[in-house]
Amino acid sequence: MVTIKQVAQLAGVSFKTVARVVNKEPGVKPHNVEKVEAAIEKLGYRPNKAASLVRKKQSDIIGFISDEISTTPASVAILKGAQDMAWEQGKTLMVFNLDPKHPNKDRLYEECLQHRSEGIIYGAMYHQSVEFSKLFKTLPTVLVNCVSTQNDFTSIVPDDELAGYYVTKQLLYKGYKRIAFLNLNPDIMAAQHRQKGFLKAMQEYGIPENQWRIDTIEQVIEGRTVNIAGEVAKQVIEEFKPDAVLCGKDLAAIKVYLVIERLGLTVGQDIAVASFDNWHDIPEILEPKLSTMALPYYEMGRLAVSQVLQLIANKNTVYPVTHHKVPCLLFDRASF
Amino acid sequence: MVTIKQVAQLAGVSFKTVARVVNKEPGVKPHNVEKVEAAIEKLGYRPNKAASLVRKKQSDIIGFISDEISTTPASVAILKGAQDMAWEQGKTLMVFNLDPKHPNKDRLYEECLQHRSEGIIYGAMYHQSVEFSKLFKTLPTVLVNCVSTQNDFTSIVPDDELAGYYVTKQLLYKGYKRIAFLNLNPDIMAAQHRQKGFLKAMQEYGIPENQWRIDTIEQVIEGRTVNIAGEVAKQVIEEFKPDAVLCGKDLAAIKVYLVIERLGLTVGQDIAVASFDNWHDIPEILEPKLSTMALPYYEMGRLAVSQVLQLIANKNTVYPVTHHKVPCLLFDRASF
DNA sequence: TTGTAAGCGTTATCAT
DNA sequence: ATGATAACGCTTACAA
Repeated sequence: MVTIKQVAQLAGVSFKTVARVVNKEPGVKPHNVEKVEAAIEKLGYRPNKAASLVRKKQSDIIGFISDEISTTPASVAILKGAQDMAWEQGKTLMVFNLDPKHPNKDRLYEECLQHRSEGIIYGAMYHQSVEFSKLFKTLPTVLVNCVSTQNDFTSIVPDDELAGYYVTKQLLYKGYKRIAFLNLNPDIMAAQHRQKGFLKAMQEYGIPENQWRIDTIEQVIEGRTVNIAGEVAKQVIEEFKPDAVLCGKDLAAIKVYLVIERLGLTVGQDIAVASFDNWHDIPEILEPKLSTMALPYYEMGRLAVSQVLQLIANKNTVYPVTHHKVPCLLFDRASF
Repeated sequence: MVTIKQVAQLAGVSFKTVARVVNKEPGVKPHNVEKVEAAIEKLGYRPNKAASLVRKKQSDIIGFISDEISTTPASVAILKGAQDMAWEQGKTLMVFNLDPKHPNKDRLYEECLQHRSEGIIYGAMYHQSVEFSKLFKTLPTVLVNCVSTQNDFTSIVPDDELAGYYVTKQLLYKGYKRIAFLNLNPDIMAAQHRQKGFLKAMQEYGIPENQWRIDTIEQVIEGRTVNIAGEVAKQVIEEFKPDAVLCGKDLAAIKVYLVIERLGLTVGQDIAVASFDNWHDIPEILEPKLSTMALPYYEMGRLAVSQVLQLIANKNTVYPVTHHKVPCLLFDRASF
């Protein structure tokens, strides 16, 4: 690899002058700038970031540790958001995936430390509560899509309660009166919060208990989550005869559509359907197009980076831990 | 940050002894190993990868430049495969996303060069032909899910022709006689290759031309790809009355299912459906479960890393460029 | 078995 | 405006 000294030699100046040109420091004669730039071009010189990092203390690297996040299409957007923001701020994101077989957060954290990462973002696959070792206190650290069991890290999560509340209110506002909520696995936080929002809206509208019902579309059998949306939807629709179904995720909404079709009913006319995710092309592909609460993953990714940069900037001052709930947006299409 | 010298001082040995312990070089007295390890533990020392890189020439970093790949759920698996393989080989993947608004491959390549990346993987969103500047010749470079217009880079793509051939043969073998192929946008390579395979199978089975038909489910209007799978499927099924529909992607298969339902027919009984992708949960969620040709993204990611490592190892010897077509697997479920 | 000295490609400091 | 020299934290080579 070409070094600054070789450039200096070819340009016939000292290597410090080359450094000045490379780092755009002022005070180099235009004539020399030209010579240096020509030499750089000719030799194909690139500054060595590692060498630079050894001397100045800025690595401009942010570590991103993901609990399977990057294989979960729904939340790939977190990564993308983080990467975009990092790039805009002149930082490089170093992404590490947790091995699902041997999930060892600390090992990846060590990796980040060795690269002199300035801060860490930990992203989870779904809104949950995670336990962290004291190692995670080493660097400014922000959690996305999860909170720590001790609540002792800055965290960024979707505002699931508000989302549940909002979409339910919209349904009620539009005149639906018998709503079935086909919720996710009740063990996960998202499900709990959405349910809270759902109930709040019900209460606010004074809907009696026999006019709504909540079921779960996921069953955990031996640690594996099994989707039973189809069966549940069929049973609920036949027995309870709702005029609207609120579905825990778009993927399950596909099943609900299919079930409704099969019962000879029409989505949007006979039964309204609403959902959570706004996952990629799915809402647009369904007919009628699915109205769904978008999870703000991309924005959460961006916010994570801006938060971690803030923590880095205020490293020495003790800062109260903040928790951010990012609002979800309703994509109002044609299913209710 | 703690340095090797501080550790040495606390342990009461020379910094070289600490280096030996850190790098697991043999020939240090057990007693001293203990002392050093205690000091490392106490001070929380981590070796500085940047400093090490400055001296030895190995960065152990592989650059991964992605053309929107990491936002495309279907091919997130490429990244995951690459990352897994890289990790297994003791390498770190540095991932960069192309900005869709200002896609500048060269700038990201520069970034990789500055980090002294040892090789580059360029991943595309879908199987296509891409043009590269001479800059890409700087480092050992492997293309995934695309080929270069000049065919001058090692490339890894799915064997779309074989996939099209194989799934068609399976359909024919199972006795279907009137097959409608609802293909992707004919401009993309995947569509062209699959069509070739489709036709080959047809010919092999001696199916007359009026017993099959090919339509496209994507229209490019002003540069934007519009999905018209629903309309096309409806028309084709009503007019052509196929006994099997081969669909360009799982997402479109959802629409095909819906259309078939609506016509009062049953997937798997009245009309078989086959597809390409095996995208995440979709095939499992449909009823009957969708039989689909899985695109081998994960494997392609792994292969990309192993290929680039091979190129790096044989850097000095001139090597003929190789093109890898990775076979696709049929996930045989219940839709045909 | 352990330590010393030089060197990697930068940046920082200070002198010219 | 330019350059010499030291320093960063590590690895390499060699000496003790």
